[in-house]
Formats: sequence, structure tokens, C-alpha cells
Amino acid sequence: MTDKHSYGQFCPLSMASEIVCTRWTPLILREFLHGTTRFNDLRRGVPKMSPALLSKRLKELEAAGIITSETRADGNPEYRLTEMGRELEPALMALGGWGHRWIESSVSLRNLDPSLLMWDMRRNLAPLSLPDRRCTIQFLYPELAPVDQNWWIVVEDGAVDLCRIDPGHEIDLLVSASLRAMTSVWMGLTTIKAEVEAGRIQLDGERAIARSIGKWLGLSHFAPMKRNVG
Amino acid sequence: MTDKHSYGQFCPLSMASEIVCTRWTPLILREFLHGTTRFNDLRRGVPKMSPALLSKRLKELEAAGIITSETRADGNPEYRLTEMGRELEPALMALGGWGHRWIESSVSLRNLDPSLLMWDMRRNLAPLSLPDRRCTIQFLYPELAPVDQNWWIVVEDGAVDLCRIDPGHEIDLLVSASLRAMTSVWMGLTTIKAEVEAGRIQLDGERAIARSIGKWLGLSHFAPMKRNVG
DNA sequence: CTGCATCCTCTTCGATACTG
DNA sequence: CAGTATCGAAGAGGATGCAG
Repeated sequence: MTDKHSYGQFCPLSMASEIVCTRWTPLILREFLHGTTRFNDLRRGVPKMSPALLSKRLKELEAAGIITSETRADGNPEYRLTEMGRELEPALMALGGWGHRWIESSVSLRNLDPSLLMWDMRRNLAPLSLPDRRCTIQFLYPELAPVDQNWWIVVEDGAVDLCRIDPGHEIDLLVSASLRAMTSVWMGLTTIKAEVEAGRIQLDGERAIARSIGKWLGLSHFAPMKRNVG
Repeated sequence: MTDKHSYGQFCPLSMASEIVCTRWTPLILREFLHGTTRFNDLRRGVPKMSPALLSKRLKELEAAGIITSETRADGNPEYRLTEMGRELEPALMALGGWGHRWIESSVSLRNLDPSLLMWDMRRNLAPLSLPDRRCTIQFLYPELAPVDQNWWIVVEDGAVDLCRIDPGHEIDLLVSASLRAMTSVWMGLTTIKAEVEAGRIQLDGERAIARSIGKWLGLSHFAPMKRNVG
């Protein structure tokens, strides 16, 4: 009829699913809802997706009216949600909230990935809850392969940068952790405090910054919410 | 890592999308939320899906904990949503509501299908708003091929049956319509009253039943809601 | 470096037919 | 009624290339 990919149903849920519920698309939209606008930043949020497929999906989303692309001064496109796209947020949040409440942590925690964790903590970090000067926080995951062990987050003038190579600044706080413990904290399965007491996370450095970590550390949007399963 | 199909991300939206946002799955869940429990009834809601794929999806949903299957007395399985599955309703309603508000009717109306329309009107019909006796309502779509022209809905003792062959009862109301007009009414783009006045729908039969059609006729759950596009 | 396009392989899907 | 079996077509993933 219309095309091969269509469900052929006029039902609004069917029409919406044709656009939103295709492979990778909810994750791309998650990146957009976090404010990402550029191709390679999108890729950091969905690193296992091939660039060709991401490119295809962006064209589909643009054709559907969910995003626009505009060529910037540097000649590269900038993608942005339209109002239609922004209004997907409640539906995606509801789906994410359901996942948070119902999907077993033992399943989610099979997908540990320091890169995704740090990338998300970077964007959810609250600079205003840190001292009003440059702050450098190092994260150390001793159990990982050397290339993934060290991460630095540099906060300066409200901007948050994530580095995989030492920026050379004095370290204000060193967070040493098992990746599983840190991810569990991010997900809201446990707390920094509990993990520190259990010896799975250590904080070394400036007392004030360590004490206020619960305020500035960016966790999952769903972390404060109750769960129904283990 | 885990398997090929996984996005490899611990994010709850990613985990939820792996289960819910696969091809056909939102439509299957829509059927379940309407109370369907049997394989061939599910098929009526997703007639363009192959039975092999439906069977596969049901196994996946069961493995994910969203449905259970129990063998009934007749030896055939009965599928039911678990609590985990029922709690998907807000997310799916949000997605459907978004589709209703934002997807152009000209696009949805490319998917006209009398079978899907009648099947949905059957299950959303309100028997209590009809006289407390057997009522037979015939729908006639003169422009369609003969096999799709005639439909009968029989309401008796609170049960609603849909027939494609004449049940032989006296007709209490004959609804003659263009399929596009009837579907537009179902979607909430227009009203029965407006379509009758425009000559695209005719009601012939018992006055009281015709007058109360707005009460007993089952429309889309989203029909009363505002839309943002044409 | 960013933003793709191409080529190739592998998996999934759809159509049809058939079974207990 | 409730599925399997089979097979060709479409789609996704990985590697590589390339222009601005």
C-alpha cells in the first residue's frame, strides 16, 4: 500500500510506532531530549549504531517532522527537535520510567559501559552545586582495562567537559569505584553513601566537594523513583 | 555482548525499548490492553503480521515477563498481561496520544481498512447505551468491493458480535457511509452529526437508536482530544 | 575531524503453505 | 484453533573510503 515498512493501520498508536518504535530511534530521541544537536555527539550516545544507519534515521526523523537540520556556519548540519519532537518527551519518559520500575537490575547491569556512564554523568552534572571556580574530578575504575580506567570531568564557568586523557589540572576529588557500583548509583539502585560504606566507592580529595557529591553528581533522571523488582 | 539484538546500554529507556519498540510489538500490546487473550483474536488486530512472527513475539513477551500463557480447558493457550505488562499502558497511551495530536490525518487516512475499523468499533461499543434487547446495526460502505461492503454488529445481553454475513435479524439501524468519513469520525477529526449533514453518512432505522449513536458508537480513545495538525 | 556513502555479509521479515 | 515450515526479499551491522 503506502510502503513496505508501514503497518497499514490508521490507529494513532500504529502511526506513532512506525516513526518512533524502529530500531535505535528511541535512543536517538533520548539524545535529542538531552540537548544534543550534532552528528558526532549523537554518535557518542549510541556508539554501537553504525553511522550509515544513524544518518538514515536522521533523514527519516526529519521527513516525519520530528527534527530539523540546518547548516551551520562551519558547514556542518545542526539537528534540532521540532515542537512535534519535543512533545514526544512524556511518552519516552513514561517508557523509561517503566523500564526503571520493572526491568531487573541484573539484566541492565549486564550492559556496563564506562563510556556511556561518564558521558551521561557529564551532561547531568550540576555545576552550580560545585565551588565557583574550576573543579577537576577524576574517576578511576581500577578493574577495567587501562584505556577505560581513567576519566576526568572538568567544570569551569558552568561548562562541563569530559576527558579520557589527563587534563593536567590539580585534582579536587578522586572517585575510585567499581564500574558496577557506580552504575548502580547512577540507576538509583543504591547510594553513594552506601557504596562508600561498603568499600566499593572511595572519595579522596577536598572534603566539601566530597560531602556535596549527592548534589552535583548527575544521575539517571529515574534514580529517585521507586522500583518494583530487584 | 549479551546478544545481537541488544543495544548494549544499561539506560532504562534503552532496556525498555529493546522489549517494547520492536516491530509490531506496540500493536500487539494495544490488543492486550483491549482485553484480547487468544491467538486468533490477536491476529485480527494485526492482520498483516505473519502468524510465525506473532508467535515469536508472544514468546519474547512472555520471556520478558509482560504476558503469561496458560493452557485452557480446550487445550489452547490463553495469553494475559502481567502487572508488568499492564503498567505499560501509560507509556503506550502517551505515544498514541502524541500520534493523535501530531500525525497528519492525510497520512493516517491512507491506511483505510474497514476490517480494522469495524473490529475496533465492535470492542468499544457501549451496550448499555442501547435498548435492553437484541439490537442489530448494519454498516454499509457502498464504494467498497462487495466482500467488504456489509457489516453487522449484533448486541445482545451485553455481548457485542461482529459479522460479515447477514445474521438474518431485523435491522434496527442501517449506517451507510463512506469508509473515509466513518474512519474520520472514529479518529475524532469530525462528528457523526457533521458527516450526516454533509451527506457522507446516512442513518436509517429506529429514531431513538439513531439519535443516541454518539453515546453507543465506540470511537478511538483519543477522539475527544485536541489535535495540533490537519 | 565531521558527516556521510558504499560494499558486503548476516539476520529478520513477509508470504504462502501446511500440520496436529 | 494455534501454531510450524520454507524461502525469497528487505533491513541491519561492520569495514572502509572520501569530500569538505
